[in-house]
Amino acid sequence: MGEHMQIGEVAERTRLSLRTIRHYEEVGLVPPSARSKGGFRLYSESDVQRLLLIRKMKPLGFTLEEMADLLGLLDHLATEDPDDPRTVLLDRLTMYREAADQRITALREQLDVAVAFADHLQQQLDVHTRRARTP
Amino acid sequence: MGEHMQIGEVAERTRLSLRTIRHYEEVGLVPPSARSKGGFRLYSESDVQRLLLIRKMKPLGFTLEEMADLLGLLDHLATEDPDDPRTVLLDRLTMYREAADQRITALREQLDVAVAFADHLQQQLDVHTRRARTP
DNA sequence: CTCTACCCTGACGTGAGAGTAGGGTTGTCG
DNA sequence: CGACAACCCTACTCTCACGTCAGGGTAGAG
Repeated sequence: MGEHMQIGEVAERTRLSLRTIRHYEEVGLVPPSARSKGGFRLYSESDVQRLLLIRKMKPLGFTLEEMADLLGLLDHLATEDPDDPRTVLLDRLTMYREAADQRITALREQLDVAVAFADHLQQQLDVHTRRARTP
Repeated sequence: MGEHMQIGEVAERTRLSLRTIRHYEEVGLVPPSARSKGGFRLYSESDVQRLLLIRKMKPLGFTLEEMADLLGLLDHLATEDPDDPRTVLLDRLTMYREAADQRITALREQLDVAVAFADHLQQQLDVHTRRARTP
């Protein structure tokens, strides 16, 4: 529980850059759960988990603000038991899921286009290297 | 051959924004092949093709500068017949192809991660909607 | 000539960081 | 205790690929 590590170790473990981690604090996405007397950022294990979760979200193309919102949503759902505002939360969560689906479709298209283009490049290479080797 | 269209039509046909097309000129990626007396950009059919090709490259994550370079390379290969500097060109082309492959691998990973995350969201939704409906 | 639809430049804003400068902190060793 | 390396801090400017005004000019039909 007193397992606080400083930014360098967090960077290693999450493979995020120091700058990125600091940036996430700047925008309120992942504030370090403590600071040393001297001002060093100190992160807990769950901070690291949060950062790793964010890394997983990144391909979905959400903004940092949206990720903060979504993380808050998930925390809220996990924590709170009274079922009053739950439907609202679930509606919002549903929106994120739909956005994610759309993004996945877009990613698939991008991948196809990318593969097609790479093939095109390879064809150019084939054509021109053959010409050079078998005149 | 006198088939010059202005920026709006180009935007429609390529589905790029006016701003983007202008930006591509700003950085020297696709300068319009002519201007009207009054200063309107006039694009030819092959300009449009170039823009469409650029759109295909976009998922590969090259910078505009790299795309300009690559396009130049392809033009050069298609046009020039003397085979002196060709090996150099082909080497560079090979580098781009390798970069493309790497990027494709990255895209596939991103896609997997994205799908996994979307599933995670869906699970959250399932869990919490079930609780709400079947107490 | 006027009207509308379209276009222009120029300048500033944005998101998500990268990079740099200049300086402070921690913890270990002698 | 002092010295030292390794690590960290803030604050700032820079990047890329555009978006977003603001203010004004152009093309061509009627």
